Amino acid sequence: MRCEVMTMFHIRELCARTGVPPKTVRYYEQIGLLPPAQRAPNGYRLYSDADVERLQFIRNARALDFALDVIAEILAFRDRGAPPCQYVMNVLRDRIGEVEDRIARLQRTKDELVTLYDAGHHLPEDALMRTCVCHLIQAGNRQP
Amino acid sequence: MRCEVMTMFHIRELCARTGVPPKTVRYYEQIGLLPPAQRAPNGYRLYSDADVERLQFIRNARALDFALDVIAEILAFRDRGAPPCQYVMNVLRDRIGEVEDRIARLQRTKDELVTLYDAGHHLPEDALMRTCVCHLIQAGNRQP
DNA sequence: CCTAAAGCTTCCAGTCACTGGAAGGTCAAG
DNA sequence: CTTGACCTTCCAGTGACTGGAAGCTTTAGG
Repeated sequence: MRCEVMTMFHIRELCARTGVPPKTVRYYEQIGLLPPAQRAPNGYRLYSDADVERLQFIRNARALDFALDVIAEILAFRDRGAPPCQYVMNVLRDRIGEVEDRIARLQRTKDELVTLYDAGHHLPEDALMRTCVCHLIQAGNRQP
Repeated sequence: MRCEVMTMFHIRELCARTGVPPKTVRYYEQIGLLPPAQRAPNGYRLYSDADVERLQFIRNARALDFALDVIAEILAFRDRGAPPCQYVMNVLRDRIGEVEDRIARLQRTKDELVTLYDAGHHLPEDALMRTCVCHLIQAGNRQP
């Protein structure tokens, strides 16, 4: 049962087109990231291509690890018809810095994990009880 | 109150020695990661060097991004007097893999962010409204 | 002695971005 | 007519804390 003029579809179809789970779509509506959906007489949510576009934008921004409130800000610009570009560029700059930091920290963490793992392999079996890897963690893995 | 002349101290001191905030210490006790602390007659928590050691272990493991339930497992081994080494080694191996994955994903994310940022800088100012960075996000930046 | 402050206690609620599940309505197929 | 897959709402939980209120205790100063 589809309207011929304006092609509307159910949440299932929206999700199929965007790869976002239904639960998440309803959640986005609940927090105001998506506007309240139109409803069919039976209460089912109805969506259009515009909704697909908006949700795709959200999904792509999330894939770039943008926080939902940041995405909401950007969408608010768009909804006002204003160019959010300067804002978005600032967000991009900040995010790049943050992601670089996280990569650097994860890299240090990985190095420490590998160090511990190798140390564990060099421990004699009969010393495992005393010279346990745990004690290496215990001793502290100095962070520069 | 005469007792063993064991040097006990308040939560403040424990936190000063480990760098863990008081809130977090109480939280760890609440979820059973730390045993219920001894109490002074006035109800204040009392700690000993053993607690400092345990909390330091937790802090170091957290610095390696171990989940609290994993840390709890390791501590349970220790509390039983069993060598948790094999278990810990397995955890280490798994964690190394996970961290590598996260680094790789973050690296891809960063590359995409930088691509978008550069694209934004190459846009002519008067085209910002139409050819907005947002449209680049909109168009989809995924190509795995 | 009184007061102010800092520090301790408990408990409740909020964070972030969902996710799971229960209870119940709707719809197409067999 | 029943089955099963959808849809709806609402409530609760995740991880690892963190903030804040309300109410003790202790300590320093006037």
